[in-house]
Amino acid sequence: MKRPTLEAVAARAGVSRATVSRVVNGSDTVNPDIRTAVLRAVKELGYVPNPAARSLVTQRTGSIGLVVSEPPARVFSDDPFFSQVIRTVCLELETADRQAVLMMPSSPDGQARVERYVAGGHVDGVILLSLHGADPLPAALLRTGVPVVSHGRPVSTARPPYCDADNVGGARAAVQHLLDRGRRRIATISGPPDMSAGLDRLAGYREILSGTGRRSLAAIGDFTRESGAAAMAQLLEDDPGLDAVFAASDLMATGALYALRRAGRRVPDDVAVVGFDDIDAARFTDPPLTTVRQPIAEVARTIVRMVLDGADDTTPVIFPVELIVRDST
Amino acid sequence: MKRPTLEAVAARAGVSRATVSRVVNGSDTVNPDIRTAVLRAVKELGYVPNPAARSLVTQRTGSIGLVVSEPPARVFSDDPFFSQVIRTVCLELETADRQAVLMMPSSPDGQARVERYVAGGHVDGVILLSLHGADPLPAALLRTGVPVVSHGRPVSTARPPYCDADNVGGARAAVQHLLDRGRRRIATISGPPDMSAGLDRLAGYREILSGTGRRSLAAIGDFTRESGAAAMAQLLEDDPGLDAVFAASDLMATGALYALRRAGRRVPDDVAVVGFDDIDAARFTDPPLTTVRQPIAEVARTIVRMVLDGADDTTPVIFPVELIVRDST
DNA sequence: CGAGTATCAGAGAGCGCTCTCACAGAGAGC
DNA sequence: GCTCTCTGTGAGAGCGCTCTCTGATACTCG
Repeated sequence: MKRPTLEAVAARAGVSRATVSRVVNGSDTVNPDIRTAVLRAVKELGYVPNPAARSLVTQRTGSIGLVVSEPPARVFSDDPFFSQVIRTVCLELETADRQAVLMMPSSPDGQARVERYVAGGHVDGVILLSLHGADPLPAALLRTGVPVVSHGRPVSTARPPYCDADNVGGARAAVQHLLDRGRRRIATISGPPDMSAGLDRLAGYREILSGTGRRSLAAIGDFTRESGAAAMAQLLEDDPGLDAVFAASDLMATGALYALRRAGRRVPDDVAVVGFDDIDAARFTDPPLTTVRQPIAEVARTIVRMVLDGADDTTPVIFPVELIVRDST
Repeated sequence: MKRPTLEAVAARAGVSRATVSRVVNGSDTVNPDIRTAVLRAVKELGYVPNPAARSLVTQRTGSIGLVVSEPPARVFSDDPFFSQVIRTVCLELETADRQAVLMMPSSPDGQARVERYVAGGHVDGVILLSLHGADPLPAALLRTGVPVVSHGRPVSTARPPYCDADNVGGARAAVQHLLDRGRRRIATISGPPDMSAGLDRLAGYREILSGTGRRSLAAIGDFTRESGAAAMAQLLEDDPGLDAVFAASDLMATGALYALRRAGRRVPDDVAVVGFDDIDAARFTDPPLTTVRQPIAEVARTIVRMVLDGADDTTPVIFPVELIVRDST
C-alpha cells in the first residue's frame, strides 16, 4: 500500500536504482531497450518521484514564491490588476514546470514567516508584488541569496532587479491627451506615495502640466475604488471648476466616476476622466473609460523569466504603454 | 558559507542532534537550561530547518494545493469573488503555518501535471475552486488519498466533501424580493450549467416563479461580465416587456447594467436588477446593485479547516446568505 | 592481436532530518 | 540499601533520491 520507490522500479525492471534515476530524469546515455523497460516498470507501478528526497539532494524545489505585500487594511488585492498578474505568473511558471507558492504577509509576523520560509530553501526564487517603500522584506530576502525579482520598480533602499511598465510615460500620455481635448483644469488622483506606480504616475502628470505652466491639483488615493471616490469628492471641493481628472488606476477611476455621478457632474461633458491599467471593467463603466493600457501579461512573463534565470541581470526591463481612448474623455 | 545543519547546532550547543530536533520542534521533555542553550546556538548560527529533509521523513510538506479549474477561454478568474476566496484561503493557511500552492491547470496537460504533483506528495491537501461538471480532476485527486475539499458543491460524479453558500436559498430570496417589488416579468441570467453555482441559483429562481405560476425566462452566461451583457441583450430581444432580471453573479449583473444602458432602459424604473455575491464593485455601480451577499470569508475559512482536518467528515457545510437591497430594485 | 578509448550500467556515499529505542541518573518505595 | 519507576538524553537507523566514481563491455587503431 506504500508508494513505490526508485528501488522498487529498479527491481521490477531488473536494473539498478541509478539507471532508473537516469531514465526518470531524461538522461540520454541510457540504452533504448533498457529505457523502455524502465518506463514500463514506472507505469506499471505508478511510480512518482518523491520531491522531498529529490530536493534534499538537488537543493532545488521547483517552486517560486509569489509574495504580495499588502497591509491588511487595504483591499487592494481585489484589484483585477492583481488577479491578472498572479494568473499570468502562475500559468507562465507552469509552462516551465514550476509551481507558484502564494504568500500574503499581512503583518510583521507574516513577513518574518515569509523570510524564514525563503531562507529555509522552500523556494528557488521569489517574485515580489506590490512593494511599498518601507517594506523591509526585499532587503531580508536579498540577503538569503535566493533570486528575487520585483514586479514594479522598488522604492525601498534594497533594490532587487525588476520589470515594470512605463508609468511616467503613460501618465504623460494621459495628461497630454486631456490637454489635446481642450481641458484646462486637470486634476489627478494619485496612488500611494510609497509605491513607485503611485510616484511615477504622479511625476508624469506633473511633468506635462508644468510644461504648460498650469498648476497641478492632486489628491492621494491608495489604488482602491473607495479611495478614488473619496479623492474625487475632495478634488471637487478643492476646485469645483476642474474639468478633467487623471486617476492613477482604473479602480480609482471607477470610484471617481461614482463620486462625479453623485455630485451631478456629467462625464465627459463636465469632467473628463482617464484611468490607468485598462482592466476589463474599464470597457463597461458608464461611460466606458479612457485609460492607459499596460502589458500586464508581458510584464508578468518577463518577471518569471528573470527569476528563473537567477535574477542575475539587474538591468530593469520597462515595457511601453498605450493610451486607449474611450468615451470618458 | 553553507547553511548550518542540525549537527552544527548540536555541536555548538554541546548536545546531540536529537535534542536540537526536540527543541526546534517544541517538544516539552527538554530541560529548560538545555533548551535555552540550544535556542542560543540556533540564533547564533542562523539555523533554519531544511524542509526537504524534514518532509522526507515526516511525509508531510506544510503546503496545501489550491486548484482553480478554469478553461483557458474564460477570464472568470478576474472575478473579484475569486481573488477574495484565494486571499482568504491564503491568510487562513498562514494562520495555521501552512502555505498555499496555486495551480491553474488550463489544459488536459495541466491537469495531468496537477495530478502528478499531488500524487507525488507535494501537498498535504487540496482545495478545489470553481469545479466544472465534466472535470476528471476531482476523481483523480481523490484516488491519490490526499485530503480533497471542494469550494462549492461539486457536480461531477466524484464527490469530495465541500462547503458552499446557500445558492438555492439566495436565488429564492432575490426573486421573491423582485416579486415583492411588484415586478411581473422576471428573467434570469444564469451561470454555466456545468457548475453547481449556476444550476442551484437557476433552480431557486425557477422554484419561486413556478410557485406563482409565472413562466421563467433564462439566458445562459458563464459568470463573466461579457456574458452578462450578451445575455441581457438576448433577454431584451426575447421579451422586450421584461421588468426585472436576476443575474447569477454580480459580474454578470454589471454586464447586464451595461447592456440595459445601451438599450436605453432605466434601472430600476424600467428594469430592476439583482446580482449575486456582493462584490465590492456592487456598491459603486450605477445604480448601486441589490445583491445576495454570500459569506465568502467564512466559506473559505471553513474549507481550510476541513482540509487541514483531513477532509474525513464528508457532510457538506452550507452557509446562509443575505439579501442586500440597494437602488437597482 | 593487444593496448587504448569510448560508452553505459552499478555500487555506494551521502543530502539533513525525525524517531525509536536504549540507557543513564534521579527520586520513590519497601 | 536495593530495586523500580520515571525523566530526559544520546545513538543510530533510516526516509528516497542524486551523482560521482568504478568497472565492464564493445570498439578503434597501430
